[in-house]
Amino acid sequence: MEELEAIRVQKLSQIRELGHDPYPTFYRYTHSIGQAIEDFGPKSGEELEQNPATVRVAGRILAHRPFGKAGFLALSDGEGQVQVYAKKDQLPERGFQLYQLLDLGDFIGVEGTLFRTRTGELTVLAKEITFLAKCFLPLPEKWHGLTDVEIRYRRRYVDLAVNRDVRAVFVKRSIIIRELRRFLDDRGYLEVETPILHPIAGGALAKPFKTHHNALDMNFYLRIAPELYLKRLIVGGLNRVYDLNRIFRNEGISTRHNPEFTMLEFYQAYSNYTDLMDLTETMITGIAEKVCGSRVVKYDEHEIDFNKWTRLSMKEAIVKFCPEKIDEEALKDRATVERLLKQVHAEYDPRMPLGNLVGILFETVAEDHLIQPTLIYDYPIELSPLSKVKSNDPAMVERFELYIGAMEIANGYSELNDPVDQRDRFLAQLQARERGDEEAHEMDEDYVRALSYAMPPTAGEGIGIDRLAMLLTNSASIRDVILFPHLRPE
RNA sequence: GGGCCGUUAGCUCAACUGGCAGAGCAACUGACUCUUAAUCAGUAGGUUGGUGGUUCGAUUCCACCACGGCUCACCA
Repeated sequence: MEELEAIRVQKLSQIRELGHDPYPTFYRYTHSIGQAIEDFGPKSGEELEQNPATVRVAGRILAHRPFGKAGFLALSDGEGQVQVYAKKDQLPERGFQLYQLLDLGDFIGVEGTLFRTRTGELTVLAKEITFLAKCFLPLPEKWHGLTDVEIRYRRRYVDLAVNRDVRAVFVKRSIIIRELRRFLDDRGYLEVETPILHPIAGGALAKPFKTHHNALDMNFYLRIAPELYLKRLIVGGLNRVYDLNRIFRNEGISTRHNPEFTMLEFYQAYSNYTDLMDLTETMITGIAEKVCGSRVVKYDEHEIDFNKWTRLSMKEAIVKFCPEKIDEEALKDRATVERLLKQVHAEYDPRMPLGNLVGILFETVAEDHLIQPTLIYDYPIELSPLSKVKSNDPAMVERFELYIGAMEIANGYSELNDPVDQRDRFLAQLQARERGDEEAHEMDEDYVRALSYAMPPTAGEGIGIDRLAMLLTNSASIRDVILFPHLRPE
């Protein structure tokens, strides 16, 4: 509100009149608040009294308990929080006058000695206060804090400043990304950067964002996947590559979807999808352990146990979770599959090929049950235009997806490297496009040409970082693991 | 995009079947030199998301709009 703001503007000019720089350029602290607590937290009150320690710390004032000619401040630098005791007879006159003009949210630097209060709390007895920045807008209330999700997303800076657990989520997210990089780097992978502006939106089945480059006068798509570029690098002899960056898909927003999201894609030559399933188990279990300190992780009402991995073929999963007793052979019969779809009230387009229908049946009957880490493998060829066909079943491809907490976390396969087959698959996708499937793949002639120079047998995988972060931070919505989720203008 | 729910002071929330819009915290004034949701006394703060309608009277009922949440569709 303007009135509250005006009072604080007025206080800043009073601070200036006292001779304090209202916007100094630096503050040399001796300890981060976390460091001060680490160094002096173990010391008793007597020890601190015998060997007085002087520190300079800086941060934002989050609480204030005044007592006339003295008062306590809670000072936070985001990482840590410490109490400051401002006492009139310990401060220069100008310093105490400054203290009296401080508000919640202001940044200050404090030089002082550490002691323990009567209740034992480690506290900085202020000998000098340096003004660093004024907070003109009132912070949320100390007890209930900021809970309105709309304001939390729109003003993430406030959310982060007052909600410690929000900060913890994003610290964890950062650790996930760092550890994934470390995992791949340790195994000889090369991190590469591939284009985000794509002339053809390829590598996945999704609707792209469109944009335009003026100088070239051509349309581009924001990438829906880096896949086809990464495999071109495999053709070129970069045998292990990964790209960990943003992906854009012009689709609905939900608790599990954001129009831009982060994906790790990695490719490994001379390997197949079984190798990657093994790698995925090791990788994800290791990350969970590093980030959460345990292989058992709470998610919603579940305990996800990374000691217990399951592998099921897609057909096995359907048979296991389908309400009607069926066998895998039945899934080769279109009439049976359609009957089962109707039975579970699934919506489908009767013009779709059998493979798509099996995919829908899987999603309808099985997905919700895949809480514990589960690798679903062997997918219908129609759903997978870039995967290698299974040698003993031409209707299926060597592909797997990782499900945890009923969420699709990863997707990998043995890469199709037969250029003739790849061209035919693209042509089949073009037909699907003509039937009105906007997400069907476009023809990519250069990619077919790259394969025509020969690509070694290769396996590749994509991991949705945001969903992995949701899982490991026990977040119900993807917006809680994205710092600035997209919202309509206020 | 469809369905359901929500929007009241800076923040967190009240206000019965329509009858003068309230509390706590934050703010301001005063008291208080070991508090930690500090305490005590006092003050101020609102076009109840917006626009219309019904009514003597609307935060409350109705319509439309805006923004958000959940959910379905689609995907990772």
